[in-house]
Amino acid sequence: MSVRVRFAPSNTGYLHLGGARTALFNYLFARHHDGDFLLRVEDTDQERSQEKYTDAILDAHEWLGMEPDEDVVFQSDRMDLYREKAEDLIESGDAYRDYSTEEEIEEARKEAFASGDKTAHTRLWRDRDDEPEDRDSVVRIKAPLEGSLTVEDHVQGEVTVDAEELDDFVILRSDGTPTYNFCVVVDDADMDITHVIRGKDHLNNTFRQLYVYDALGYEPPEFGHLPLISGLSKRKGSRSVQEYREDGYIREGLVNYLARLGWAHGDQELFSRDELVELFGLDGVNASSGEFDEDKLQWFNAEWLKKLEADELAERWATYLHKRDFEVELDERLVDITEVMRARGQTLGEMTEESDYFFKDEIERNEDDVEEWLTPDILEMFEELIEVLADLDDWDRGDIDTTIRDLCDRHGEGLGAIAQPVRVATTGGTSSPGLFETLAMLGRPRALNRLNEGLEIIRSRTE
RNA sequence: GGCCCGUUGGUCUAGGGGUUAGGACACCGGCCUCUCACGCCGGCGACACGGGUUCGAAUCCCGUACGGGCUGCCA
Repeated sequence: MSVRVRFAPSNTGYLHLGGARTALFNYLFARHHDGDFLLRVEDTDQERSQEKYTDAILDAHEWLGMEPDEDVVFQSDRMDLYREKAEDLIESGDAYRDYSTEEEIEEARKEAFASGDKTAHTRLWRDRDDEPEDRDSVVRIKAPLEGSLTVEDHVQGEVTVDAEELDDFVILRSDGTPTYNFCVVVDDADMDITHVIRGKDHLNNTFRQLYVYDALGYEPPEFGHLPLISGLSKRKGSRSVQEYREDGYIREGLVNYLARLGWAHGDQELFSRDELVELFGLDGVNASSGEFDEDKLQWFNAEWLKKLEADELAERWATYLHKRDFEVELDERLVDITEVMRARGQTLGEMTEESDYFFKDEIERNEDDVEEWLTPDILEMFEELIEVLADLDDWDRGDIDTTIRDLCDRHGEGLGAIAQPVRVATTGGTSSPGLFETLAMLGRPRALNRLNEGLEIIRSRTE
């Protein structure tokens, strides 16, 4: 039987990094085994489910390149199926109606905890067959009373729980809607899921689900419970995939980071999508939880900025710049700028912030830098510089290079004498790519214009 | 409270009876240099603790501590 896995988020929030990693591991597992990756939206919580979250989850999958192989399944479309299955269980005696009131259960819970029987309060109606007409009822499943259940987890190893820990949990609420632990089983079985790969927070639920499989007569799938990511719930980590995209992370960086958080293949850090598909396996997944570290995410992203084809990266950066309201053309100049800026920022966002002077008509110059570098003593060199640059036949890097170096030679100075003043004049600050390429990429009109502005500043300080 | 799971530098991790405990991020120092980056070189820094088992334990077993999860008519 070929591998079929699914990622099953609830649409009660955006897709955050933890969910994205679970989805990724499922996706990689499917691709590695040449199987299917499915997406199921768990939208049975009518209070909190929202369509905008569904859209965002789908959008995130598309952006990350993890599109499902079949139509997305919505649990809300399948209510009849769950009810039908629940009826079957009542019929077969594996489930029963419970007419207890909340108060009765609460009281029994206290007694149960006190007496050491931890689940007795869930079995109040297990052996009764009266059917009071004036009370609502839920449907509970009959949990095994003795023995134990064991799951052979592909990540966590063998885990066993005694029957006394197992409760007769609710499978149908009093309003007739099914609960999570029931839907999951019905859906996974109905969708022919072979491997359930999900967060470790569901490890204990697995035992409950095991007896649902049994009652329904289904063969349980294989399980792999991924360690949780800590440090995510704070301000930073609960951010959505989209927010990282807006910061300028690229999918290769995010995917690589996520893959390495909880999974390893020896000492290797950088993995392409194809390598991940080829090498990924549950045996490489760590059992212990990890912590989100934005510094490392940035490093991965920076590595991938440097690895992508310049044309490809320029195209993505152009899209990003447009979203940030920069008017840029996707032309050779942008490719050139991309080529030099890709090593100067760890995200598209940083690349943008470090290079905005290439895209703006007007720049603001840092006052301290002006004070320090646009000084009267370089007036003469500066004037001459503008003259010789203006006389250039071709505005290209090589010619700008020789022209400026000649000028420095003639004045018996090193490049250092003029580099920073020119930078401040043309970019507004003291850090930029190489001087000559910066001038070249700025374009003659902008460069000369800003140099003249710089000259004015110097002149105003000579008086 | 009960049950389940986890614990290698600040962080991600390799290693699973005998290793100078390896790599990566971050950090620090140096080199490169027209600035800032990139790159390169070097450095700091870890087997949670206590008992066993063994000639020998980071590695196997037990306990403790700490962290996390579950214990809902949330998912």
